[in-house]
Amino acid sequence: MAPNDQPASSTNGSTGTTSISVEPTRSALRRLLGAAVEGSGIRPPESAAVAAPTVNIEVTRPQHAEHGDFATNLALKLARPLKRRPLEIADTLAEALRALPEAHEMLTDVDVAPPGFLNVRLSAVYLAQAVDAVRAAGPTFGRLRAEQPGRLNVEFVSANPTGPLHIGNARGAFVGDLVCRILEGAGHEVTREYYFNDSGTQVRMLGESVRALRDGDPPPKEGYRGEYVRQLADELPPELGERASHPGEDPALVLGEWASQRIRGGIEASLARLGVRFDVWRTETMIERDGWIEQALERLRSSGHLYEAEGATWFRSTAYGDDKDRVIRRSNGEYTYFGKDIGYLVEKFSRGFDRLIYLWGADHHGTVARLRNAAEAMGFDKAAVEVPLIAWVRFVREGREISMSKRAGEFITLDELLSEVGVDAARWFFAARSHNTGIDFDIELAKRQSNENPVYYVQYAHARIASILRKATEEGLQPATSLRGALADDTVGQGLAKQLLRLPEVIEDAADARETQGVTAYATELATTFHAYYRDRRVVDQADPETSARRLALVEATRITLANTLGLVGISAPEAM
RNA sequence: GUCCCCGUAGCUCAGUGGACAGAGCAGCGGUUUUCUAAACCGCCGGCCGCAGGUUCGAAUCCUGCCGGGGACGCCA
Repeated sequence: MAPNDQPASSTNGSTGTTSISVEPTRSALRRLLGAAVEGSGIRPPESAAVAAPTVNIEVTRPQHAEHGDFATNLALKLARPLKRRPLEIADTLAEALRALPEAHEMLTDVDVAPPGFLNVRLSAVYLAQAVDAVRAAGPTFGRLRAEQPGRLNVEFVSANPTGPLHIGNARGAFVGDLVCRILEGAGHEVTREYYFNDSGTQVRMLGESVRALRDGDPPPKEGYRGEYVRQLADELPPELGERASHPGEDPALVLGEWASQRIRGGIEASLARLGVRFDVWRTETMIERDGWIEQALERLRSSGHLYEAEGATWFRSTAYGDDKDRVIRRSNGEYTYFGKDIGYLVEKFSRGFDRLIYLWGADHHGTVARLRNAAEAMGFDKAAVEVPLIAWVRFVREGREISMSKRAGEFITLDELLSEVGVDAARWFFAARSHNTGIDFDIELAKRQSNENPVYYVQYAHARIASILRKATEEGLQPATSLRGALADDTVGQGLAKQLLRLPEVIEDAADARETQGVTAYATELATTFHAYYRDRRVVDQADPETSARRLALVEATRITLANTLGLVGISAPEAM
């Protein structure tokens, strides 16, 4: 699964794991439409507005079956620049499209519909070939070769090591993992990164809290409480306690560093339990120790965005529309959080990423513009710094909001949530919702509804297919090696085949939007389509082994597609339920 | 006060420039001697917060208002 470090060779020699044998249908149509525009001669030679029609061609799946399998609004878009009636353009395009041999094979219908849509329908021959290709691709079906593959750095969770992960961190962890999976599926090379804020007042406060508990002192006013602090105090090795009380040592810091190391181990274990993996762990201390903040300061200084005042070092953020300038190094010599952020940003870019994605909580939105502006001031491409914000989750139990405070020790840990709700259901819950809208998570409701949860609906479809395939083997039936023309008279089978072919499109759209809910919506629709197929077509049928073999092939392709879709959101695809 | 996000079916949420607005759950009614009924079929349910505007076309873009949440430190 490791991303391929080799640059793609110019020939078709893909190296092993990632290969696609078929061009995604929508991409093929875009290409054909581009050719049709060329072939029709409707494009005015001097018009810059439509100079690159291949870029602007939108191909969509219409909502209504009578509008075909795919539609394009190309004629409507061209009407204005060409100063011609949309229907006229659509007619010309349709004719040019029909004239292309490849389109002739792929499409049965090319229709024009008012006010100027072009609707096309896929041929049974094309669909049968495509299903064969799905089976040939197996686990790699759906994976794309990105148009512009990037080396992407995705930083997420990054919760402070001052307490275990709690349910407030759940959304960021899942969404981050999901976005990474989808970006990988779209052909990008993704580095998953966690940033530990392991220095400063919070860690010291943690150490002080542990020390107080150990010594039976009252905990500091702003200190951390909770069971885990008690546990840390109990587990404190005596020799460490001695070292902490040595003259010249800062006991709060010594104990705090030890405690945060312990907590960090727990965080990593929790994440592993979620199925969330990280490639790189960075800490604030590393960024500061290795001089990255100085490099950031130097970059700002040389571009004239830095100045000293009142004993502090400032970033002239007002040059970018901020309402006031921001401190990078405080008058006491310590760096601000912002200072560390920009040092870290320089460090990340130094590793050769061409895009940095930060998944931050919505409460950080005030600092987004500042970070991106600083990137620009330091000579980086501001557009390469993306910060999708993860909105709040209100956790509710039987209608009452659960209030949480790490310091007060009142929270539900992530591990507790998972033992109540289950990792697949929790993943689905977050995957199915837009990350930038606030949501309610009613734990009781989630438990109670778990049997009706759509995730089980989709998993059930997969298990059902697995059962069918087992049954077929028992009865000595094998999937056909190729579907060939087998779908010609089978509209139900065609419908299922069309559904399978959506996966690459779904991945492409999800990756572009850095969103995941399209994937779960697709998974549900695919499962629904399969269940309908199951109702209408008998698959295992010894009376007609030939038909049975073809249907088994289609169903096997469906199983592959379902499994790949679930894998994209990190959810298991069970063989039996 | 300034800025950001959100407002879609009873509930939880998709859809963010296309052709009659969707799903799950909840509610009502039906389907099994046949490959998994964790399934399938039907019904009920919406001035897409409100008002203007842009567009051939707006839930989607712009402006204003109303309602909810959040952010505005030499905190992290």
